[in-house]
Amino acid sequence: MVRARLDIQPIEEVQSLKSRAYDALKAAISAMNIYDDGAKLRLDERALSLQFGVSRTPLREALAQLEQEGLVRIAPRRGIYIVRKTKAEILEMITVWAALESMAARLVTQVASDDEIANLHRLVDTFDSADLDSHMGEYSDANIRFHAAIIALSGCKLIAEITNGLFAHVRAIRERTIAEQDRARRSIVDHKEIVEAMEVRNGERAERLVREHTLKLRAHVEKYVQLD
Amino acid sequence: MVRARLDIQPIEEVQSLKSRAYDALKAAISAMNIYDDGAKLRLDERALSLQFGVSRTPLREALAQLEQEGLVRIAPRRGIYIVRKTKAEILEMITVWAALESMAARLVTQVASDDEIANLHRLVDTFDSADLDSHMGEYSDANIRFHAAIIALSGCKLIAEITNGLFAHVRAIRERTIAEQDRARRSIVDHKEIVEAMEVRNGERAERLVREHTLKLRAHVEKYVQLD
DNA sequence: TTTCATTATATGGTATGCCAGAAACCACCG
DNA sequence: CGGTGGTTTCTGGCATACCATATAATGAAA
Repeated sequence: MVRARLDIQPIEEVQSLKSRAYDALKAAISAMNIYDDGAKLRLDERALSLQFGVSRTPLREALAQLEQEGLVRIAPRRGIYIVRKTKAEILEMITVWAALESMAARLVTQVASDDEIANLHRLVDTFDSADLDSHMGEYSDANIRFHAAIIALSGCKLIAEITNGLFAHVRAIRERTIAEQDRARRSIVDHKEIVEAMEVRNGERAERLVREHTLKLRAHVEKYVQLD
Repeated sequence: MVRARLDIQPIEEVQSLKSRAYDALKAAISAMNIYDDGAKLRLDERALSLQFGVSRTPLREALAQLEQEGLVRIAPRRGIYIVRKTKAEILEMITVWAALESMAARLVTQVASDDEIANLHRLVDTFDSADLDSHMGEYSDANIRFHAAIIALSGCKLIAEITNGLFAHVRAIRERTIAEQDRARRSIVDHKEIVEAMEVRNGERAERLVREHTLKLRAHVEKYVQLD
């Protein structure tokens, strides 16, 4: 028998050109290596407008949002430039990250279920005894996932939102620094301790460990990464 | 003798209409009590355009930025509305505030001079033995200045920027809660301890005290403030 | 050849008009 | 009297044209 019911589909919600342009631009900027010497940092409204096939108006609104987010700088009648963060600014971002993720860790011990923390444990164990040498790329991903998971489990959407905004900037740096094996190995030890503190619901300790872990990254970047 | 030196004035930097509209709107929204029942939450592009005497274009760009900042919500073809934060969102903001200001407190113990910390001490002493009953308004201001000073002394501009963004939302709540005398009195005790920890450069303790101080506010709001 | 004033061009800022969708309104029909 | 379909109005989205200024190009004078 044929079903006479209408199979209602949600109407395809077409986003505004503004938000689509915003997403596209942000993705494009995040994808390129901003700190490469040959990077083209200049954007042109009219050229972009042609490439996207939209007028300048929605494009400008997208660019204005990116400017507020700190990804581009708009110089009146001079041009629009992708922002290269200074080393000092990167360090500040890592500091803020440390503050927020450590708070997230504390929240995890208060609101996450045992199962969720167990999942976190699995993320760490994946690379416990694996040979890092040949899987560095994967570890870099797993590392990012681990930190993202803590923030997600905290349940605090605002922390997620802010760190997500910082991520676009810090990403390039993280990739540079994680590749050093010794840091990766010590990083795994830290992660293990963090999860263990969470498992026994020791909020103070989890918070402190996450903070110290990220401040280590900060110190490392301060010492060894050259940007300006 | 007449000084022959040119008295160079900074060129009158006329901001773009967009940024002026942004400032004006933000100030207007912050000034009004969003959570009052009779509050008019609807904005109209064309009406605002007439009031400001500018066209809709720069106004729309300003509104788009305010939307990203979370102060307004733009519903396509339905209207622009000032956002009323839910209680859960306010609590998240206070949580983030606790994370950031506590980190700022730690930084203060590392980078601030003795003189600067002494100034902080003066901010607290102003209301040490004063009768709070008759100066509650002043105390509320001093309270805000104290927290702002910690963030400023940390030297971390990013923390200042983010907390400043949150301030517009939290302001209304703070004013509601600080007026209760018992909280104010205990608040002063907390502030005293915080400054003392800074004076002996005990970063861990200063950080913890600031965090606990702000989390007290969070717990208070969670228990006693009704929004939705 | 160099320098400096002038002009042309490029580029973001702004104003304006039209479009499409949503809500409000209204007339018509049962 | 109530509901239904059409029409009007309101409102934000978008495209386009023009403006003002910064920069580049040009050329004339030294």
